[in-house]
Amino acid sequence: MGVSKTEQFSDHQNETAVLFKALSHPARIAIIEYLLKVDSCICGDIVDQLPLAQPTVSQHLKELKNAKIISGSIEGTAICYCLNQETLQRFEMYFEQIKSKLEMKCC
Amino acid sequence: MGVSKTEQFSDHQNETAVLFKALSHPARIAIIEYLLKVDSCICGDIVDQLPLAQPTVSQHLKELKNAKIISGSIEGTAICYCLNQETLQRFEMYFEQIKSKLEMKCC
DNA sequence: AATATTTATCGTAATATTGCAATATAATAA
DNA sequence: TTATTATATTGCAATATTACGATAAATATT
Repeated sequence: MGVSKTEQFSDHQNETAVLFKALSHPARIAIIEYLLKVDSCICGDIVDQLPLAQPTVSQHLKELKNAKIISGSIEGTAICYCLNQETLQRFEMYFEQIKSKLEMKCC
Repeated sequence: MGVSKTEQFSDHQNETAVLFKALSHPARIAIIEYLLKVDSCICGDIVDQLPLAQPTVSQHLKELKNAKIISGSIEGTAICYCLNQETLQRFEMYFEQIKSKLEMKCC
């Protein structure tokens, strides 16, 4: 974040920004959409689905895990990744709240 | 975005990531929440509301404008900023869609 | 135990973001 | 015209992100 001034903002504002940052890369959007597309959680083949090297994908998965957008559980040799419904619902609620506030405005 | 590989992802994935990136900084969240808090659009006093210098705020406003999250119209010496309802609705729809897809899943 | 398979971590180069001082631009007021 | 006021742009230093080769760690298979 450069010479960041996060301490000048509220916890809520920082947490919100961190959540959105987790979604601010096309590879992470692609991971989410792949998890949505397949019928269940995915064990193993995420790396094959992305045009990036394995360490890079691992890094993106870590960021999504840190943001609690996905969760991974060990499944034998592989790791099984799932979308975290609760976190995704928080996003939806955030925009619902914005919408209801916006409806009372001039423009 | 580092040595980015955006061209490897779909237009949709890149556009989605760009939209979220616009929300990935606490200052920009603060700007949005300030515009929500006040009853109407805001002419002028955004800089005073943030713990950042005027050029920095101007830069953040520019990013929000580029993402079409806010729009600014000239109002005498000042510029009047408004939230863009349409773009915010796109965010909400994105998560609604995710939610409906998630409801059919195992975890 | 040795090997294979899968995912994570480290180190580092390339690039992007952040923040601000200095300055420019634009509109109004005197 | 000359201030004055408000916002934008430029240039640059500090820091963050991205990507990946090399390597480690963990587990399963032989």
